[in-house]
Amino acid sequence: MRHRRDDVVDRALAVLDVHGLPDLTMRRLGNELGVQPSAIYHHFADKQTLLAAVADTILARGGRPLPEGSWEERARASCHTLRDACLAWTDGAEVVATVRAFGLGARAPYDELVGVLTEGGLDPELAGTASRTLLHFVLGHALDEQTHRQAGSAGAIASDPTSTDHTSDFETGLDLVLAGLAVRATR
Amino acid sequence: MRHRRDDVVDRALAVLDVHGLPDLTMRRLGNELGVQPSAIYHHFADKQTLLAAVADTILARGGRPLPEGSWEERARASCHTLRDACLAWTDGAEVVATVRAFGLGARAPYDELVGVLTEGGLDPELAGTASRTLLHFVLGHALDEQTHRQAGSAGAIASDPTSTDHTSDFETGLDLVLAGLAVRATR
DNA sequence: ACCTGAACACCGTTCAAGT
DNA sequence: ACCTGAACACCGTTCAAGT
Repeated sequence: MRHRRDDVVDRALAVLDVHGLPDLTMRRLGNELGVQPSAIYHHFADKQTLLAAVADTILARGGRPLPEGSWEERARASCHTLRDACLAWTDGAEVVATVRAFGLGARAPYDELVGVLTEGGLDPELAGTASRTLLHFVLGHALDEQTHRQAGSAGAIASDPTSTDHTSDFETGLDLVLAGLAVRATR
Repeated sequence: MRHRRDDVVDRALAVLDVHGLPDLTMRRLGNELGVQPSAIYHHFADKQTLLAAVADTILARGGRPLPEGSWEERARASCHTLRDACLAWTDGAEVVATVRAFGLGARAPYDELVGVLTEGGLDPELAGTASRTLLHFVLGHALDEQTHRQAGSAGAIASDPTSTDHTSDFETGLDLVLAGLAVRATR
């Protein structure tokens, strides 16, 4: 079987979603493709580069057009889109956060936020700082949520009833940051 | 040579600081201790547990007493202490973030922040959400900063002059979140 | 209590060679 | 252009046995 770069990414996403990031190894992926692990290196320089492509695909597939409205509404929508994209895949937040930590790819959400905020009339430097702050919040929150979920499914406790509602908690935290930004923006 | 649990953590910190997290392997650590890798499993159940102890030590060593003052000043100091503790060690932010993602340990900064905010008269639920939001920001920012640093030292570019001043960027972002929290707190 | 020695079941990556 | 086969240099972890 011969494959293209996109076939490899598609299969990597399938392995990720079904078995999680720890099982997404080059050997396993080769197996699923019916190919030697070394064959993957024809399409990607290394595993980091492959993971960057996986993260970018997660973000692209989960992309939604920005709504009309104020920069606050648009920034809020952008953050929701990012969160939903991460949560739509097993270990999705970890993949995106890891790729960002590598310094490769996963830059689309940042660029979108900076665009929204500068178009909203914010000072470019503040827009950058605010975008990174929002990003840290969204990814950190999604990472926490996915960790908490898998801890629940691995442990004996089935769906902890005392757990916070993650979605409303996300909303509250997002409001916090956006409220602070509104104070700085209108100054 | 016979060792105690603390000896192992101390040596792990030394390996981390000199060679970084990727080189902090059980086999390498055993070597540095003059012991078989399997001997470490007498002191720690697995590598995750060891890393949790490393993270807790990083946080404990970097600990500073909270200043007197308003909850805003105290929360700001708490965040600065956390950031400094992470940045004081090679890959320190990554270790703390990883341990938090495991769901083990590294809980002291969260507990301290919740304490500061509830003592400041904030609603406990809001205090929890706000503490997590601050934590996501601080750790995400420190992670970015360490990534950026090592990318600079690995690449050919020596100390990129166009790079933002990380400390003032941190200050701006922290102000953003705290300003939002002040709005919600006095409501 | 702390450690050895050996094994088990894996990793990512390289590279000459094939079609 | 895409892949094989084999190797290299590693991992974390277990476990019977030693002192």
